[in-house]
Amino acid sequence: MGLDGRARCSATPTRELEMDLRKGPWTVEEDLLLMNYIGSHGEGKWNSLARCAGLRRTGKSCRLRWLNYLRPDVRRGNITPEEQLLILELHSRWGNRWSKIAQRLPGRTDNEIKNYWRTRVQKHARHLRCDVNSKQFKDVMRHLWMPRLVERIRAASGSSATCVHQNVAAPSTREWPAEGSVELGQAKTSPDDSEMQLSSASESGDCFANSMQGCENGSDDWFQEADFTDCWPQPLPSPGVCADDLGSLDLDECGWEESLWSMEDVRGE
DNA sequence: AAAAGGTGCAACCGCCAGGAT
DNA sequence: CATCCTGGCGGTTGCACCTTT
Repeated sequence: MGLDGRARCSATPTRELEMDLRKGPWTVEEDLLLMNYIGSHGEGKWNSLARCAGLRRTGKSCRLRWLNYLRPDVRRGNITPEEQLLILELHSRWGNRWSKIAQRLPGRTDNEIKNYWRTRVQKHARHLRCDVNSKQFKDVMRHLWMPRLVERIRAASGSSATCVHQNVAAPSTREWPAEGSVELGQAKTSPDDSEMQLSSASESGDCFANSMQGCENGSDDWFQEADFTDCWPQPLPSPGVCADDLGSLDLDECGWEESLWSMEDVRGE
């Protein structure tokens, strides 16, 4: 494939290299070249990096390959229930701000989260025959999917999920989960972020966000330290029992729960 | 066993913002 | 001030793999 290492490390791309840029899947040799070069020279200046490393790739392509795949701290494999919950929550607040969401999930890339959303979440929406941005689907997420995720996480962590139910005699005015700002792992606060956290947690009385904000240790144990026991507006609905706002969705017919879990974190774990 | 269809993910594309010249 | 370059982002596509028929 022509990676002969003779590519010159010049300030500007040669015509020869410009006309011979590779596309498509990366080879092992290319990966090694990129990793070795970044290992000794660091990342950044992607266009010149590509040339200096002897890669017949665009700087963009190198950057993407590094960030999404080769970076040592990139976390691969199934999205955990904790991460799913966080993605759902953050997306409800920020929409398709994938990179921003990814900042809250250490090791996960924006590309991965975006793919997760498109392949899993949108698929559930299709099964429910509604738009992923519709109120109906958002209600399903809040009243069914996310509580179930919490329940599963609780169960998996060894603490009884029933403790959640024991605290559900909450005022009916309480919404779950409101638009909280949550973080997983290292917090990367920007001015707008911190403002968002404070306002969302304190003004809206969002117990979810409050619970999350108590966890600042940057570890993946955030969930076990968070206290969600006061977060539930009502007993978790059973499949087929619609929460108030779920409208006309026929959840039984859709097999929503089967749909939710059939493709989730059970794969390959 | 083979074909068809579905799914998930890596990679590319176009656009935009910010800095350098 | 205008232009160019680079990096970053979200949307989209292509394809390998898996499942179903």
